[in-house]
Amino acid sequence: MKKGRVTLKDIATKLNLSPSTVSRSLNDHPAIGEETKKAVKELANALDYQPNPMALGLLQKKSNTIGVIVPEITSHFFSAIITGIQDVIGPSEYNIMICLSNESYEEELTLVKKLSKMRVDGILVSPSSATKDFDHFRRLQNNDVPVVVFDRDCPGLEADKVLVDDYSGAYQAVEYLVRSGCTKIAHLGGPLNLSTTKHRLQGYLDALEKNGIPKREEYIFHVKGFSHKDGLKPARKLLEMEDAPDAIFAVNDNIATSAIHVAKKIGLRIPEDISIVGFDDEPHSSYFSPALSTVWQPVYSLGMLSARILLQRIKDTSAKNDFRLEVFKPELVVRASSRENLSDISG
Amino acid sequence: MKKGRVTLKDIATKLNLSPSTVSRSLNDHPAIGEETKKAVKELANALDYQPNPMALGLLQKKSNTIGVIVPEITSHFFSAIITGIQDVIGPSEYNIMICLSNESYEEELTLVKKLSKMRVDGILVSPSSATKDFDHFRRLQNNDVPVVVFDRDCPGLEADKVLVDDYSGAYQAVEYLVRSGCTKIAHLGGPLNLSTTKHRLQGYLDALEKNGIPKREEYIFHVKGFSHKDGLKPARKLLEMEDAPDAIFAVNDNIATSAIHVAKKIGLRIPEDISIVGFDDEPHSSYFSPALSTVWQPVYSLGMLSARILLQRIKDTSAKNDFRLEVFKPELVVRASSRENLSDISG
DNA sequence: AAACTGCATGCAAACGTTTGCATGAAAATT
DNA sequence: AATTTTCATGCAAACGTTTGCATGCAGTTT
Repeated sequence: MKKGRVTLKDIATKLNLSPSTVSRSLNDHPAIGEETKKAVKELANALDYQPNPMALGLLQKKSNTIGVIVPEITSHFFSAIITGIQDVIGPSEYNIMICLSNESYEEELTLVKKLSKMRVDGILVSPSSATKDFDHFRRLQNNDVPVVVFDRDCPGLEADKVLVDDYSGAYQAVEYLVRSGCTKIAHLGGPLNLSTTKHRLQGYLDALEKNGIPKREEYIFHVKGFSHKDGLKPARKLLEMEDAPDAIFAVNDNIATSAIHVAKKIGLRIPEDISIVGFDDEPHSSYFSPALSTVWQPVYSLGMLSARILLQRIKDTSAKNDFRLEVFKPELVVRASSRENLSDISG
Repeated sequence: MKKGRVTLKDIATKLNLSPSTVSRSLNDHPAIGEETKKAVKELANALDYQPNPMALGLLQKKSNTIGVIVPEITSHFFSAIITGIQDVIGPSEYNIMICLSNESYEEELTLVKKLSKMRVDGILVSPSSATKDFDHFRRLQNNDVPVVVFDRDCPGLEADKVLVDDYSGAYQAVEYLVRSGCTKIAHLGGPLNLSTTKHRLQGYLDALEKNGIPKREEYIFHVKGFSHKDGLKPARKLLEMEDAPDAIFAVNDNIATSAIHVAKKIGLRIPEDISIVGFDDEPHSSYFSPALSTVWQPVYSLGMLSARILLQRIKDTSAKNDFRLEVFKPELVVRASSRENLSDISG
């Protein structure tokens, strides 16, 4: 009795109709009589009929699924973006398939293959920190699968992009540090080939230069990951230098947290001896002591907009060439981990 | 030319074979000649043939997809579980569809319908805090979709379950507080109808009773959510009482963090004036000051095991009735937010 | 009465696979 | 030489939909 789900044919048989009539009834086709429609709809409801998406997908050559590739989801940053994506896609007709590349190019490649095989109708992607080549995304595009890149740029790839102005965020942070009287400002940067960390580094460098502070190579570190432990050793090296910095701009809140941790351990007062600024504004950052000064990014909106753009791109398969580029502005949030006594440098 | 993907038929035509022969060749059917096999496989490789999963799914009445329903993913807890799930399912033949219920029963219901419609082959679920009735999961089971419940129990539902011994974790934490000399131990608990928070509450109560400390109703709060801000007001109420507690056991690290925040603001010293213990051991918890004492849970393993059990259940459709119940032991991690001078209470 | 217009419905093909059964040819047995 | 066996391959149905076209039947027009 309960073998398999109820199909169009089942309904057809019970009503002495053909499957096509049942199909048309459910789709409100004008050529079907009102009574028939009503009868069909009622029975379909009673039997809890649910169209088989695979049959549909086979016929229409689409899966009604969109793929999302992110490096990881344990950080608040990506999980909040995904929440934004979900909130847009969820109510639509599409399903989401979330995939983690674990910051590995090979895994990313595998995932793209898997999603392509699945015939996803579109892809949202933030590339891994190991990805330097974007041909796998181009192959998707050649198969008419639209690609939207978010947060981490893929330079040279022609696609819709939703990014954050990391340069501006870093510039704001460092300029603030300068105005608060810091002169020896270090940078705990991230992996080298990510657009985001590159731009943060550049924002740091330009803010220094603009304010007449010479760049010091020994003040710049390229941390290899984004988690707390990745920041500990570099922070220690930095703070135990002879001529230690009086401020640190970190590539994210985790690394900034490591720096705070090390600074405290060494016996430095924050922010009197050293100012520390992070990036991301994770929810717990304001609960640290001292509360972390950081750069806020509109993560949820970023996820939502990316999803909306993809949805629109899927609907409107024309307009092949004019890709959208959306750049969100981040914002400095000053808390207790950085000095407050601003000098006027407008002159 | 590039219309649609390459199909079995395409390969068949090019090789002057029938689709069935091509299919059998690719599946290493013994009845196919070696040369034919080789020729087919080579061409399939050259054309980058990828079988259409929808055609397959239609035929075999399965989607090769498993659904995951979680209340949210912005906390480290669930995102780490999902990472564990991914690491098990990823290499398998199955795809994962992650869905967020946002702690809402209605959304959970919608998601179950959606996944059922998709013909997922199995479901991993941690119910929302608003869910009291589990018939929607039973309906899945009746459609031969195996369900594995993780972390948050569904009392009365017969299914495989992978849980954490929250009772033990809470008991450990509170007993530790007692042994360290605290006598006025409060509890910032969570929403009332979750198995996890209920068990943590019970562990708290039993640890008190066992140690001869009378329960004080005014020391017990039921916080409505799990985020920082949900804990602020209750923490303030607690700490500004006339007879304020000398220890707080919080339902999770976020709430514990709020308590620390409030305590500091009021001017209390931690742990001299008040000990605070959390639950979850989030990655940043050891970087707070004072570093948070908390109860660690094997989240990643929990995700992995849940996924493994589901996979096995899908493979082995027999053995309907003997469901597995796996309970992980959590572990108290003592850091700086709780007193250390343990007295011997063994006598 | 014959032809025509609507209208409601059914037929059959298609989407890309898999698989039981039939077919055909060559090789091995009688 | 006739039969059986073996081996390699093809045919066709099935999975659950949608959709262009054909069909049939009523009512309306000539």
